[in-house]
Amino acid sequence: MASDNSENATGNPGSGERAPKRRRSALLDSAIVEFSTYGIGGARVDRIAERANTNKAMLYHYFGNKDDLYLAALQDIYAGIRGAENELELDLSAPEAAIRTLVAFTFRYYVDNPAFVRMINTENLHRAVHLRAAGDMTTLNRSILDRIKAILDRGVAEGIFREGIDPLDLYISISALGFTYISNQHTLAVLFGRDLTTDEAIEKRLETMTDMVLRFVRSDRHHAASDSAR
Amino acid sequence: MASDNSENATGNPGSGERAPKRRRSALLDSAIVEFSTYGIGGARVDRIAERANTNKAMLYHYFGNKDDLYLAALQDIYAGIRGAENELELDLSAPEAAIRTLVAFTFRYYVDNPAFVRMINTENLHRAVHLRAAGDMTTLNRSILDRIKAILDRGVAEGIFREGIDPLDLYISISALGFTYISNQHTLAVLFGRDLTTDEAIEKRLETMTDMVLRFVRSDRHHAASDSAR
Amino acid sequence: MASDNSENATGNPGSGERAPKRRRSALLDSAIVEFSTYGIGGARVDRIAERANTNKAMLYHYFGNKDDLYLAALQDIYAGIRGAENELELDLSAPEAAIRTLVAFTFRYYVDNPAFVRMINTENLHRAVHLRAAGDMTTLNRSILDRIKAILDRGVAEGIFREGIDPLDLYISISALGFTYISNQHTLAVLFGRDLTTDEAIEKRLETMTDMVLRFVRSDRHHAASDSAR
Amino acid sequence: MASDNSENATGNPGSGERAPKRRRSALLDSAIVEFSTYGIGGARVDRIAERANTNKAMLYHYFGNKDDLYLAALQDIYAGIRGAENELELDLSAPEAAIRTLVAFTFRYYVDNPAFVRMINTENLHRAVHLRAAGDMTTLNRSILDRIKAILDRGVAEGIFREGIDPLDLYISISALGFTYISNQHTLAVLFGRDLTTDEAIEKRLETMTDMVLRFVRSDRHHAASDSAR
DNA sequence: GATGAATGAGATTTCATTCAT
DNA sequence: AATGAATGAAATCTCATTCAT
Repeated sequence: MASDNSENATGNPGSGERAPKRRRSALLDSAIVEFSTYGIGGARVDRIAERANTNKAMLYHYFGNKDDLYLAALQDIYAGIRGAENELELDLSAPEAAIRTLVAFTFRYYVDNPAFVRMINTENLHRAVHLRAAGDMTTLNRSILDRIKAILDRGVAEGIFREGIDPLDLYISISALGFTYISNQHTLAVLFGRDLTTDEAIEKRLETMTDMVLRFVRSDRHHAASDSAR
Repeated sequence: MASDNSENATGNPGSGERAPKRRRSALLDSAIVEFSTYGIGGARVDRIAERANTNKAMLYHYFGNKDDLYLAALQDIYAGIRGAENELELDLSAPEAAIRTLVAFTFRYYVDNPAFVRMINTENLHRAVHLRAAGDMTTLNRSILDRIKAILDRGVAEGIFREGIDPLDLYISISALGFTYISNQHTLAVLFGRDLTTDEAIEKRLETMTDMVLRFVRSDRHHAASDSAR
Repeated sequence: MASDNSENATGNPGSGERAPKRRRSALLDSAIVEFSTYGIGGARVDRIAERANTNKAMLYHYFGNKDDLYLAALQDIYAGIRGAENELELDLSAPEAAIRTLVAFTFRYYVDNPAFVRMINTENLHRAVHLRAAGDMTTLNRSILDRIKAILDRGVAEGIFREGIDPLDLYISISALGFTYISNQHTLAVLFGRDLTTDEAIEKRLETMTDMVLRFVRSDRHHAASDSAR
Repeated sequence: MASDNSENATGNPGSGERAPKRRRSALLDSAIVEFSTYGIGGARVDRIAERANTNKAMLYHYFGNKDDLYLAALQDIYAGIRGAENELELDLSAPEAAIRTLVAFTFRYYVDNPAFVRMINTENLHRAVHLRAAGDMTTLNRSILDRIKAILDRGVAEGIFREGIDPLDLYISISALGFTYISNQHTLAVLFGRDLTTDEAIEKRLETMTDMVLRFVRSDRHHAASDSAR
């Protein structure tokens, strides 16, 4: 990541700075804010430069053009979650706890990184043409599937999980339960008149998600185990 | 809906037609395709007019400006799912079957109406400002929550469903499991190298979703019931 | 041609005109002036629009982009000389007179149409990439070679011209003797301190050219014929 | 000349060199290639520096600005032909042979130095403003006219050349017959579908030029002399 | 109603030149 | 001397909207 994905992170001490890496990184941060706020078509190169306390020519100097800058921003976003996932510790000796940890991590990442959610949506609106063109992405995401598989296998071996669950399918379910909640929060709020982003609502949602995923993976014999104990 | 949400629907016989409703409707269809493909900032008024076999002056005549046209397209999209939901029959006397029907309907609607999914995402990228400004949306969506509540109540009364499940929370879960699957299909395909939209993959996904939702709502005593029987 | 190649021709009655062909034609005339004055890289789209009493957007509306406008200007320039050549009458029954007419026509065309000369030079600086890309040019220029061949054949039949002269080679010589004189007039004037474009100098040059070409084509027996009788 | 006009000459051993004259000369060579390829408006300062394996600051250090660099390049180009002409030996005791030598030298210089031809054209497109501003050019080119005059005078004295031929007019003719052939080779090739730059075509053209010039200068009595004997 | 031209504001991109190190 | 970053002015091009017919 440039340095940090949060919506308005720049962290540079002043506007007269000179360190080239700083400049590039400030532009990238600014681009993430801009693209995730307005989409590709709606993003303004002027605003990106201004927010990074530099000028358009610098932006073109470092990134070539608007589209390439968008791609760089997208890759930075993905580098962010990849890095966070890699730091995530999942204790295989306790499969249920590992699932809980994974669900919580995933949801909280979406909650804490709305720019991530918006960039993914933006890229999907564009049918992932940029991501596809960037190549080399498939390998990066093997690791999370491998780890889910390991958890499932261990759970099955211990007799507490069902057999036959596809790791990717499960990953999509875990992701989906939190992603749409964050991604669609605005239309849902209008349509149903409820704010979904209060701390209380977020915690409630995490409970539901965890409950749902665990009930899904558990073997029928072990179904009675309590879920609300957290 | 204008007439139909499918990606390239127009269905008008020729360019020399006279029915004004046809023109309006063709413009609306075209706008839905355009906005759902490029977002608001990326949408082009020229393309919308051209795809509707008319000219920009007509578009401005009927809809005032680009933003109002977007709003009309968004409302049309919501009218579409509202109409479909109203026609959906849920048999209260069989709560599990009703849940199955609801899950299947919801998912298939997303599968069959990608423009719907894209418009929702676009509107959320804009923080639902247009939808909020349009007002009067809350009432429209009470009905689906009421019906879910009725199903849950009946299931609890019959002893087959758990108590304490929030209808909106459940609705969001049902929606989410399918919405993200469709919405994020392009990035997921690139990241994991698997096409999620084959008929087989879609049916598999529906099974997972149904299984997950039913396991979530069932009371623990009734948990052993088979889910794969469809 | 748009209407006329002369350096500042527009000929439109006022700036508030509406006829679309006029606009296009005014833009083309303006483009010819601009490109022949500044070259492709030095030409300014703003100036072209302003000189045509319109705005840049119209220019892009009609011609797509700067390069395509340049190509249109180039084709217009070639259409101009092609049209003039087609109207040129060469009396085959008097081969020497026909050569005289051809030489005079060619030189006077360069003298009267400096924009033509400059455009040809500009296109050659670009290695004729635009002309080559435009295609279909070869056929257009067969006619002048055919006519030169007819003149030469007749002169040979009459015993007054030599055999074995290549029509294209002769055409290039006729063209060259006048083209460089006009094309390089500015550097020649600086280097040798003589203005080559006075009426007197032009007439003198035409005499030299005619003399040189006729002495080249005449059979040796008929060499004594006077050339200065005009 | 800086060192050599050939299109891609640099000849410096590496980027870490120290000789300042080398740097200046490499920049000048690069500038000639650039200006003769793209014209003044189309030339890019970045490309000039890059091709000279240095950076823009050096360019500005040595030459001040783009326009001054262009002037330096132009002067270098003229210095090149001036030097070559000075080394050219014309045997006055054989006027016909001297003319042959002059014609051949002139043509071959154009053939071997396309950058020269292109720079002359570029400067003429700019109406020779730079050359005029550079001053002091007239004197430099007296010598070639003086030598032509000497040849003509000797030929007249020997009775083999006509009287009354203007040396500058003759020089322009000699130059023109070869200059346009090289200068306009690209458009001519497109328009007439023939490659004019094969070795064979070049030799043929030189024959034509020599023939034409000699027939022009010869007195009528001596006209029967063979020209093709080379 | 219907059409294509017209427009001005603003978008992206380029480039000669200068600066800090 | 040498380098890469930095900049502002200006270039090309786009687009929502309006106008004339």
